[in-house]
Amino acid sequence: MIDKLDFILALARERHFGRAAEACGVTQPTLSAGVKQLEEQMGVLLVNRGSRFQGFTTEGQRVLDWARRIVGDTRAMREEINALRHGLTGRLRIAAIPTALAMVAALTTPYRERHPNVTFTVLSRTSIEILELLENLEIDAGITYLENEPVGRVNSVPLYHERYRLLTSAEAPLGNRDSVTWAEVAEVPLCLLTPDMQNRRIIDRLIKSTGHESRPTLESDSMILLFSHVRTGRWASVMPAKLAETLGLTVTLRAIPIVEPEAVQTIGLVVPSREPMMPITAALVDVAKRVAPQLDEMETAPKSARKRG
Amino acid sequence: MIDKLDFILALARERHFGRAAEACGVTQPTLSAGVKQLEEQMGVLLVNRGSRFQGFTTEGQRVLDWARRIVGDTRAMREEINALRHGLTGRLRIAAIPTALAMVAALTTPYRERHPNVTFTVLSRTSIEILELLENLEIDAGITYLENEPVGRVNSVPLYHERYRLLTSAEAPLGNRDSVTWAEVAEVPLCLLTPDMQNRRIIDRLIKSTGHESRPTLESDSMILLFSHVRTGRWASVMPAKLAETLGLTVTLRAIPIVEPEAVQTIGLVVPSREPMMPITAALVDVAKRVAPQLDEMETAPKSARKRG
DNA sequence: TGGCTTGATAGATAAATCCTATCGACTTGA
DNA sequence: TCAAGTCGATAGGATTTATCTATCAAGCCA
Repeated sequence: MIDKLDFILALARERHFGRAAEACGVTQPTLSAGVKQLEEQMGVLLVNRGSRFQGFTTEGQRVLDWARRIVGDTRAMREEINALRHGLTGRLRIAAIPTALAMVAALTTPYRERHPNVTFTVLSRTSIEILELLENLEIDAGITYLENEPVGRVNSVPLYHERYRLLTSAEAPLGNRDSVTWAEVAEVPLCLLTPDMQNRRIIDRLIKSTGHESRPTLESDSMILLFSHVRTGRWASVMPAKLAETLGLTVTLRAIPIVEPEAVQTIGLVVPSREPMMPITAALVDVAKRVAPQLDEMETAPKSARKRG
Repeated sequence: MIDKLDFILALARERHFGRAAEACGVTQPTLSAGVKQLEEQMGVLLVNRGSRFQGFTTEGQRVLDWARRIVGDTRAMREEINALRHGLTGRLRIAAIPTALAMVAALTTPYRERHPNVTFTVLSRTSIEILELLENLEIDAGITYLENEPVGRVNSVPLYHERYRLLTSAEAPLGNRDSVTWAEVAEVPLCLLTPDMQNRRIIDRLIKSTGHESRPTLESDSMILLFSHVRTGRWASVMPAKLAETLGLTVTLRAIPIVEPEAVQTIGLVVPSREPMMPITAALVDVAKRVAPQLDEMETAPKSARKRG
């Protein structure tokens, strides 16, 4: 029964009988039979098919919702019982937006200290994909924007605030400034993330709010690629302060605060809003709550250091 | 898998392999094998047995909690899909405390008007039993006291307020009064419910609060039996106003308000706090919210009638 | 039309479920 | 202390279920 519900979940994310079967570790006829059996038990057609997968019926959608919950709870139960015996084990699956990837280590490191038998999978995904993965139980937690985009049935823990910096060579135009405006940033040739990333959409919105238009010279879905270009001294980019610090600044490479407006986004941990949580997830929420104050302090530290010095 | 979890649920309420098996419609060896298989999957012993059932292990308790949820959700899913196709059908299982039995009709009647294909099972149970039945998914809803006794993981809808009356013959001592005190009631030979009923415990507490002691002449777990005794004119009882009205008063049989203190208990509908509810249960909550104002109005009606007259 | 993709179907085989019958440990009462 | 009864585990066998490989039919695209 629960296996069959798992079939439905796989079918929902693969939208293809063959691939869904593969994902479940069974052959396509087995999955077909499972779905059909579920349909017989329910007395309703769940999947619209006309020689290929054509989505779920109304009833199928409802069954899908229930299946997510039931399958999720079943996994959580197994997890919990296992944790009672052997402490936390297994694999914690996290997805984070690219601009937050650098601070995932701030969570995984203390987590691993407490629970050395847990292994990690960390994926780089867009904020929208993260929510989809959470829905489909393909990840245990996400790290993404807590504002600006609707979040579904998830609980969230704020982690830190993302503030924007112009990352550029000291020799380049604006390179000698203590702060620049978004209007000024708009005039510079930039390397930015692709528009499917929320970070890019936020930057575009900020630039547009000054009456300018965002026309980046180079787009990529990889922060590493953007940074390596900026490193050459010939390119500039806009990235969160925390990320710029992590990647490392040099004498010639500067991260200049961008003002007018001084935009702030809250980044946080999101987990499925299931009660109770899987122990492996609950432990991550614990860690997140513990390190969150330090994360935001790190950001203000340079200022206070300057005051003291 | 879900069948196995159902075995665990049955075992929890029957505390006996054989009876649990019977309740599940399988033989005892089948149930034993199912439990054992679950234990192998979990890698933990769930049930303590030493030639007989000796309760659950710590892990078993946790599995039990999860099983309640998972099995409940599975049923809710079936219910919901079925309701989408054929409207509400099936059997709505309700348990009520004896003093509230008379007003169950105020719920079932409008319910049946809206959903004619739903059939009912109504049980008379103590308030404690009602909560147990709810926990074990053996009933869909309960009608019981909302105060005084801890309620578990349930949602509740207040229905009406229970006020106490001395039910006695007009010729008997106190029979000619417009109101009596609990101290006076304590002196009269009473027919009361047995002490396992919360109604009785509340009455005992009220009597004790006046410094007297509760020593009923006759105890029973049946309101009908109590009432039939009072009907003879030789006995008296204490019962909720609403129940006395339903059972019917005559010229010689009076229901006299009891004061000092004028005790009020809230009676309400309790349903499992699961989100979303089973459609059959959700419909009952709807009805309850709709009729609740009328129920309490019925009670105050005599007063306002007197004022007008 | 011919090749390709996709899901359904057929038939064989492996696996599981579930039953009856029985055993052995414990409890109880004479 | 022993006989009878209770309770859950176990054994063995019949039946059902699950799953695989192979193949088919319908739709799609060129």
